[in-house]
Amino acid sequence: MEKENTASGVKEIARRANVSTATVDRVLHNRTGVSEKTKKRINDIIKELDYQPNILASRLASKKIITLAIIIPSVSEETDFWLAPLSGVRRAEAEIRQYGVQTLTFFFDLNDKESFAEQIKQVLAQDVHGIVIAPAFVEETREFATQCMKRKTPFVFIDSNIPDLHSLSYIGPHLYKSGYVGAKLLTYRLQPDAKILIINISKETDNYNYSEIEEGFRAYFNDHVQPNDIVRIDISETDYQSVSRHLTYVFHLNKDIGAAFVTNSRVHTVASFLKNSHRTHVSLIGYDFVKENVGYLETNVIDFLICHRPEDQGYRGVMALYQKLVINSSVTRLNYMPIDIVTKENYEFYQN
Amino acid sequence: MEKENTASGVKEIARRANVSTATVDRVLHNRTGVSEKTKKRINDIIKELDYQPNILASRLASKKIITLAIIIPSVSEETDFWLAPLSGVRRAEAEIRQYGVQTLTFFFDLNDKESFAEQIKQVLAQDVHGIVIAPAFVEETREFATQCMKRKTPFVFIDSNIPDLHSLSYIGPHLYKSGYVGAKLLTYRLQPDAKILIINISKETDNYNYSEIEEGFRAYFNDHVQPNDIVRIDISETDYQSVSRHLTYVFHLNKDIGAAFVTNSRVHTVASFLKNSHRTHVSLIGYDFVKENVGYLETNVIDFLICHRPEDQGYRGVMALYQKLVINSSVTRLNYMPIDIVTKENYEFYQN
DNA sequence: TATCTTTACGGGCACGTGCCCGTAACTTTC
DNA sequence: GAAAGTTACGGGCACGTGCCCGTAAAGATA
Repeated sequence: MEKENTASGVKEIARRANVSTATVDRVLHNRTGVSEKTKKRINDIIKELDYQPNILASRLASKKIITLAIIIPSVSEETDFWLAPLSGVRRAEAEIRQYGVQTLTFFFDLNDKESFAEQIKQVLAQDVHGIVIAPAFVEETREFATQCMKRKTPFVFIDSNIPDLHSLSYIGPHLYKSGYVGAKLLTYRLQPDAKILIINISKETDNYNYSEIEEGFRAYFNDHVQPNDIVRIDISETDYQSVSRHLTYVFHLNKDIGAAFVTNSRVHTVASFLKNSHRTHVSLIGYDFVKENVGYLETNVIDFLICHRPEDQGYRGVMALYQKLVINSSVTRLNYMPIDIVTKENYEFYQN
Repeated sequence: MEKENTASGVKEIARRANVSTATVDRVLHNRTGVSEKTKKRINDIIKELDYQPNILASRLASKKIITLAIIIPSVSEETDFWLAPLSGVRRAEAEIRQYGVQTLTFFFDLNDKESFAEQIKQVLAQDVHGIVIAPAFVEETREFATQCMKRKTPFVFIDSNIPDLHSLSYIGPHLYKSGYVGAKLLTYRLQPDAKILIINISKETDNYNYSEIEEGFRAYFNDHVQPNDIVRIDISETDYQSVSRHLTYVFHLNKDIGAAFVTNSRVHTVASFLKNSHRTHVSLIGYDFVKENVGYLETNVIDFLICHRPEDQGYRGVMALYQKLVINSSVTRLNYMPIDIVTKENYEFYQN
């Protein structure tokens, strides 16, 4: 019941190399002050023993605290989606606080590019050791990435990806595939002659994410030679009145819409419209396990919700930086979340 | 960037109580050798400071290693299902090995009660600190539980539950609800006049799990006044020949079976039968993300797989004991896993 | 009263690593 | 050739907790 003699440790390495533990330590942290000869000798022994530092002791002895910044949208009255990643971040922090890791959270307004840029500026001003960020705006993120490269600050993207910016990792959905799944789910209750409506409700019109989802969605129908017509609509005001007005018009023009696919969590607004206009026969699919959506799932207005484990994304985002900065182990570059299917029957056990 | 002065610690408590750290330590671990008076004084200060021991330092200083036993079915040639929980156990172990936690894994044969009892005996023989167990056989588990109560060894059930045995926690599916979800999924491709076949392939006939799933499955049809007839069959030999023979007979008796629901991971055997007998029009649903099943998902023979995150179950099972034994924090008694729906379209990102 | 036992507590080392400080030996500068 | 600077390394304390061992003081026994 006693710990085995972990004969490997700095002390053992030092003994074998005929140096002090301080010198071994210098090599381990590649600090200066060691001759090439001894350095090589020590490194060889380290490899031979497959030395793994004791993180407990390391973190206990170190006075440095590691600060991580999290840059995510604030929880608006429109959607409480970002509650979940935030809670994942908190969970991760609680787990690694013992190791001297601290997180600072910065919130921006999803409808305001400026606030995004502002929060980035704030984070970069107080040089943190690592950053988890939801890259909502492409150009600003690009600039952010180059700044991080300069400072060699690792950063992780969550929720959506912008490739080729050398993020330490991406943790989030494969949007194309996610749209593909949405299309499949839509077909379960679809009549061959019914039209399909794609609804994109967002103030940001040029959003890269939505187009990828839509592409995947359409790809399914191409792959399966489905005869159904597809209609699409962009709604750039997110309030109910505007959405209702636009939808009324679309449904007026297209009498035979049998299914609707909403590319984000605002599906509850559409659900509300369908309910109010007595069109609940229309199949409805959208995104994210947020309160309002679950309500309409419960009452059969929404057929399916697609989710990508937002809580887990927050958790993993932080843990990826922890892996890199504390454990110093490698991190998977691309980390696609499962595409979860949530229905009236299984939602009560869904762990958002 | 420096750690704040964590003024709370045994040392601070000792200072305030005018005793040595050793005495505080005695109180913390309620060992003997402290007068009631000082004990109370120290306990008051501990409460006042809301003292949280530093686990890093604690585990570093302690020479005791904590041993956890894992009792799960072996990976048979029939199914590699238990690979997933095992991998979760390994992941948890890697994470907490640093804290001086060790796991020992014990495998039993799912088709052999004796081997189950034997492994339990082995575990109890070498008093471990905590146990994760898949309670495959009810009576043996009941005996096991009383033994554990006597020794005050905490144990966690994974994959299936036996209530009222005072397990520290149950981590696994809500089988009734899971069957309910299965029924819902089955209806997507179901004609009103088609019969539904429930298939239970298992050597253990008296299995509590399957009956719960089936109950949930039937409940759905009761709740939704579906007109379809339900036929059921028990097959107690698990090889393909036997299954094929039984199914041939059932399909001969019931010409209009439109959908089949298999209550466990042996759905691939049924899939194989349906394919060989050119009955792929029959809707097929079953359990678990195992290799063979995914193959038939890919080729559209299986419509849906229902999964309960077996990897996570293994991970959480170990971590629950860790929480209890090392962190000394409370553990959720009932931990229902999500009922995941896996299809051809989303399986590639599923994290088993 | 002298000896033994019990109770109640303190001293201090250990765990494995981080890192400050000191110092020989060697090199450069004027 | 002495002073100053540089390089390469060792000593040793600190982190917060666990726990062994030692020991005064109080009580028990003869």
